[in-house]
Amino acid sequence: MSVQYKHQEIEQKWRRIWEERPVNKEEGREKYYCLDMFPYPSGSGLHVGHWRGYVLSDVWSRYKILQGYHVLHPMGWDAFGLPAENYAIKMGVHPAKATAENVENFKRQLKEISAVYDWTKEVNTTDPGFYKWTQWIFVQMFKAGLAYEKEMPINWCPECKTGLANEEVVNGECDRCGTPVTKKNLRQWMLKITAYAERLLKDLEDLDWPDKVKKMQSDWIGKSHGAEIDFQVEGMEEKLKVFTTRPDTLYGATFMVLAPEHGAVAKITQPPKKEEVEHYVFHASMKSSVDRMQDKEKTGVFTGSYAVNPLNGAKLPIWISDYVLADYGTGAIMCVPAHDERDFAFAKQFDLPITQVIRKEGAGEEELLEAYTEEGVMVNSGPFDGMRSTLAKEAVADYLEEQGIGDKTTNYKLRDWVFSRQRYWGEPIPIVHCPYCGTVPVPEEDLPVVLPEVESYQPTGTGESPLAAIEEWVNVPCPTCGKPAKRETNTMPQWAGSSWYFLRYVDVDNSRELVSKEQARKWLPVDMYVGGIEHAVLHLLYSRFYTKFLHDIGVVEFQEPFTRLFNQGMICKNGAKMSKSKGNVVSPDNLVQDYGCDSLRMYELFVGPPELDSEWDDRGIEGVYRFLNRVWKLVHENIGREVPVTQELEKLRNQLIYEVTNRMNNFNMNTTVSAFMEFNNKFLDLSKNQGGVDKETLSTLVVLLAPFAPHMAEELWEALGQEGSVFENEWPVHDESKMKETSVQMPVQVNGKIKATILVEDGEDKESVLAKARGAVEGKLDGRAIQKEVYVPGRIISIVAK
RNA sequence: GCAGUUGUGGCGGAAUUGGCAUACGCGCUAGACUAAGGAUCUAGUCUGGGUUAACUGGGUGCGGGUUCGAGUCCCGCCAACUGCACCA
Repeated sequence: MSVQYKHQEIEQKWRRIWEERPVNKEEGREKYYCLDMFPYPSGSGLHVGHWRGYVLSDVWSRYKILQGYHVLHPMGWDAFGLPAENYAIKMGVHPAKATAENVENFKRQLKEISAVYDWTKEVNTTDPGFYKWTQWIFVQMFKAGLAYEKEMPINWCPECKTGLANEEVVNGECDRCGTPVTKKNLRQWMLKITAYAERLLKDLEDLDWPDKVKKMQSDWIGKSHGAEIDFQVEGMEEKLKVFTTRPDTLYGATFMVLAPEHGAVAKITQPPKKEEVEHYVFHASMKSSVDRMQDKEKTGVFTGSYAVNPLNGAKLPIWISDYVLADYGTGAIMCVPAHDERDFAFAKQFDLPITQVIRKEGAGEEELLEAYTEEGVMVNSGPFDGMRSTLAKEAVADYLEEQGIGDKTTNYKLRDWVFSRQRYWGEPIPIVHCPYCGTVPVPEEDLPVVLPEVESYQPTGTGESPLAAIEEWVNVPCPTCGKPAKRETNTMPQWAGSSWYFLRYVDVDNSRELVSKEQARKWLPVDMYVGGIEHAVLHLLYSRFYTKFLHDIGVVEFQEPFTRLFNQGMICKNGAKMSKSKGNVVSPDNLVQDYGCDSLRMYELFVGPPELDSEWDDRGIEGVYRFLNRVWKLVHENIGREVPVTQELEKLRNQLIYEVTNRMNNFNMNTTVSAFMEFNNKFLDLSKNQGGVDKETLSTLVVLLAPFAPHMAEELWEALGQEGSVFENEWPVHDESKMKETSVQMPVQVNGKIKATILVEDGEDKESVLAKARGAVEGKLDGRAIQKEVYVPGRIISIVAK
């Protein structure tokens, strides 16, 4: 009993042994693919916040191994991206070199976690052998018509000097650096993710993902039903098409508004209004999206033209305003101020008429002080008067279709993906521009297009990437006709590699295919994906899009990449997310040294519910460290002791199995740790005050503990005289019949207050229990008569007395 | 503004989904062991009254309700966090 728990020695010992004899064995078992969101290997290294997700997924992986699965638990590097490039600009070090150093450092730190990562399957997005396939996918998309070039005003970050996808703009600011985003007219490569909008939306239903993430994605895709309606411009050939979700309000339209960028603006503007309109359009184009959002007051200008309401012939003045978005719907709207808040504000601002066409049932006519957006009864709507507005929505749309003035349609908020970046450290887009053949994809056998050496990594800011300056790289013969042509010099966004990396893990060395059918069938899709919520729309939406595309061209056989998703909460310190910039990071290094990897692993789980943010407190780790010491003590003081297996021990052992398994299956890792502590306290009590704890119970405890504290579990397994690795066991199964308590203390309530506790034997009948209960509270009834008795077996007896 | 999440001791957090509120741990208090303790062990620790007791009241952000019984369900608020933000 004098053997000390020396965590450093033990952990080194088992790490060495595992390297020679991995605990994860195939043996024809069923597969389980448990994946971490792979990190960007930054220079600053890991803190205890990073540990959390990695510990969660590792505990889960080891749990699955013990449950009999062959587990794939890989790790890799999302290594393209701005920090390495910015570092290169500052220090003149090639990003590849800095990245390699960071990867090495990260890997060393990651090994401290002692996860069951299979390092033979490591991937790195910046490795040409990897990005060959990132480029290959792009070529396939180009061939399928899903990658296309377009000159358009896109989100531009003046700080990063690059274009951004819609998803990368948060509150009008660059997701990466926080600089307000401006618009810039640029030739862009776009990916037609909108072609997958409906499938991306619909397939969310069957995913075992947090509702929050599903909702964020479906809101981002933003499907809405409505109708497109044609409005004739008075005195012109021109017709204006609008999209509305509220065809039921058509009779209430009193004006129209076009986005400043709408194609028909110049044509329909009347000569006297020309200067004013041009002025407005010019200023609207200068506004950044932040300014545009901050404008509370509506602005706008009248074009001088009128449109005709197709249902009642009313003359509707046509205005221009930047509250109408050019790239949603048709860029033009019919305005019903009575029933739309924004139109109402605009009508008040410019003193335009307001016609109510829906009224609350039973209400009379009265002036509207704000837009009435609820449902109600139709008025002032010709043949539709008296109809419920909810029905009129459909009825009016049907009528428009019959008359040939409109069509029922669907719109999505999702926009195509701006895929070009004007930076150096990314995958070159594998395209050649030929003056004769046009846009030609690089032939597959010539992939990868390797990122060339460059003198300056500095972004040019002109919309050209630094690659454009390398003449000998840019100038190539056209792959089709052989005449002089030029390479595309834009690179891909960081999301390109991460959109499909999880497929590559299963077949990392394959030089002929992205992934072989055989390996894909064996391992994919991912069964459990663990990572932060920050990728709810970006990475997770892009990955789903890529997977669906790869499914469509026959590379994989499934449509969704991640069957189950778990978002771990953040680790906070002093109320803020742990980050280097806030200066509140806690390094795992000292903690591992002082308390050991096992203690830190368990504390990462114990700190709080895994899906919620938790506040870090260094002192808390003492608790799990003491616990592990007590487990150590418990096992050692019972080794060699002849302990008879009592009913009590059997009961506790089975209860422990049940509690741990149940909590694990619900992903309640924090309370699983509590359960271990509780039972260990009970075992210690038995060990000290009664005969001890038997070997089977101790062995069971050790097996259950193995996913959490693997080093200690192995060491104790060995100390107990057991054969092989603790991970060669099967996860224990509880025996319900042995878990039962022979008797339980049950509370007795009188009028809702606990007045006594009685001891009830297992299987005791209701009458006997109630008689006991009556006896126990007899003196506390104060002469009141019992009106009602409620008996909930195993829980409570409730007596009502008056 | 809209949507979602959260609100329980000094602190992190439990509560089998309607059944003994505060498990487990941190911290704190007292004691034991000790030359010493930032180690370990023992006892205590929501709060008011009560003799340090028995006992007895209150108590899960606030106000109502349903129920024998509510941290949990319903209605109405408040606060914090997250996401979206003129998507017609």
